[in-house]
Amino acid sequence: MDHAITPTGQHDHAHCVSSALAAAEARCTGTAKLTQSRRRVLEIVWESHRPVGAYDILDRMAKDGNPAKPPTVYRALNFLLEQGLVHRLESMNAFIGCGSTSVDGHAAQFLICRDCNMALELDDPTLRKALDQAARNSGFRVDRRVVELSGVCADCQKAA
Amino acid sequence: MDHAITPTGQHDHAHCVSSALAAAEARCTGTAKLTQSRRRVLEIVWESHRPVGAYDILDRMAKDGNPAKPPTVYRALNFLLEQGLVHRLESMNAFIGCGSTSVDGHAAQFLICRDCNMALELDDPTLRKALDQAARNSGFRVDRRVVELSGVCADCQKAA
DNA sequence: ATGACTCATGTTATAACATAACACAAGGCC
DNA sequence: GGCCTTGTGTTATGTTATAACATGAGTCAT
Ligand SMILES: [Zn+2]
Ligand SMILES: [Zn+2]
Ligand SMILES: [Zn+2]
Ligand SMILES: [Zn+2]
Repeated sequence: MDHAITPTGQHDHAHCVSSALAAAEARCTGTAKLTQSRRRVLEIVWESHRPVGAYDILDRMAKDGNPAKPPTVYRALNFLLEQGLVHRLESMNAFIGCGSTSVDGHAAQFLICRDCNMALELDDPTLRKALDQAARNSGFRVDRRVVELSGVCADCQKAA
Repeated sequence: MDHAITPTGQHDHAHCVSSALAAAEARCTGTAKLTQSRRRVLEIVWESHRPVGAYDILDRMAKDGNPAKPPTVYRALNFLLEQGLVHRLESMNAFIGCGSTSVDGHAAQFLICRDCNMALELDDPTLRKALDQAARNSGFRVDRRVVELSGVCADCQKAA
């Protein structure tokens, strides 16, 4: 039994969370430690497949009895970004857990549903090649790719 | 004599500005008027091929004797965005004049140089198709595309 | 075990980016 | 004139993110 392609609707989300946390533990064995507060932020990010704002995380922490200040959350998020455990969605000023299984350097294109607010991470090498080729045609060397497509997901199209 | 492919280095930038302004005049003939303040903001955006922040525009207006408040600038920018005369670069919270000659619905992929800060607008239909196809493979219908590739432009690579 | 060092955290304040809400003015139109 | 739409001015506030400095917890060599 496999994971669904889209993380909307019915799926074993506890599995998403536990595997994400396990991957984080595995990755943070060296000097970069997954501390309490970093783990807490990562858990909150993984509470859904919807991008979550830094101040949403702050609110969440206040509610569950661990109030924090902005720098605490931004530090944790920056750490998680560096480790490749979360992504930042530039078009929303929000963060989402990295759903890629590849160790690093994945492409991270996002499909963002304007109805249900879900964000699906793609890791499409063809797309990445096409982007890099387009840049190369203009002589650009690409370091960082922001690809965020907004629209309506399959589930929401059916619902409408 | 044609326009250079990259708007870096030596080129007739006065031409860029005048054609952009002329295109804006042409587009804003109906109920949507290119008023004084909108035109001023558009001129400031077009002062370079570098993305410019809303508060940079405010500073610029203060310096040249037409001080303004944030809503004034954001209103003008939103108007210009609606008319397709400028684009917003989500990854930088900044704005840039639209360099596309096509009337509307262009793809607007951006190559952003981290060294010289220039942003080059592409309008690559192949890329757009690849993006839409990737989305369609996941059942997504795409309304809006944010494609911003950061790296080093050809000129800056040569300089290094 | 002490001092020096590094890494993480706490805390205060502020910077940077963006909009809500309301008042008013100019122009078209009946 | 009275009405409507569009644009502008102004005040205040909301939202997102970081600077700067102090404190604490662990490691390690002397
Ligand atoms: Zn899940
Ligand atoms: Zn949806
Ligand atoms: Zn130019
Ligand atoms: Zn450059």
